[in-house]
Amino acid sequence: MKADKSLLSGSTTLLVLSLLSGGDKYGYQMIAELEEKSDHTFSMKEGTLYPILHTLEKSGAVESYEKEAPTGRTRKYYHITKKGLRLLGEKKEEWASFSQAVNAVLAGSAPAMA
Amino acid sequence: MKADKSLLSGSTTLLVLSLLSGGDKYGYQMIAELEEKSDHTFSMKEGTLYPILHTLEKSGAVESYEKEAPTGRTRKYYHITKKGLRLLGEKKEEWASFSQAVNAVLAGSAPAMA
DNA sequence: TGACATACCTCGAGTTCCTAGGTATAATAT
DNA sequence: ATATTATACCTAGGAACTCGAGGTATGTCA
Repeated sequence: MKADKSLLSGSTTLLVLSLLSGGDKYGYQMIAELEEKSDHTFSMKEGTLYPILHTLEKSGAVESYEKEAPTGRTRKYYHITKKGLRLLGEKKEEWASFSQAVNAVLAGSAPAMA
Repeated sequence: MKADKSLLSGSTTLLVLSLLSGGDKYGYQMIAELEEKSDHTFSMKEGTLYPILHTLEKSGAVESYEKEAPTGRTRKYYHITKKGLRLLGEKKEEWASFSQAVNAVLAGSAPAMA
């Protein structure tokens, strides 16, 4: 992560679920899309993503299936479930109130720098 | 932390420095102000705050001094240094790009819920 | 045939936060 | 007077999370 990696903490699940709400995707693809959509601010590592996907699957938030790519390779696609969509909704609200709270604290501090 | 505690990661230093940029403060006071300014979204724990203050002091971002309160108790006040202000500036930029990136990913996903 | 990109996975180390405990003093209640 | 609560500081150990580094396997391209 370029922007202090520790900021990422806690938002990874939100980001993954958000990506999957836009359609089924496989792991490697999610990493690339995150990097692209965030304009290279995020670069989630495989060692981070795969365990998250496995946890989400165990909890029923996503489901996986294998599918052969045009190239002939087998990819593991993930699909977000209704439960996952509910979870996404909650995480979005958490993020909204969290970022709002941070901005509120920042607003009360020294004048914003250029 | 009410909003998924793990979201806090990485933003604690930013929040503390931001508070101190508004004037010298002591630990207990910072916890109360954070809770108030964030409208009870944050409730930073002592076990989190004090080690952070010690680390910031070791790195020269803040300085501390003891001062007797009107009540007669001794309080340990922290003052942000020039180095600390620089650090605050960096952290603010990190936060700005991070939150922007998250919102960019969210924007590309399912329609925002109410 | 060898090198590289794709695609998946796991383990262990490092970081960060919190719980739970401790110490001490001032204010308040009994 | 004494007990309880609030203030105010601190630390150690555990839990959670991310990442680096490594492993496996297949497809592409020189």
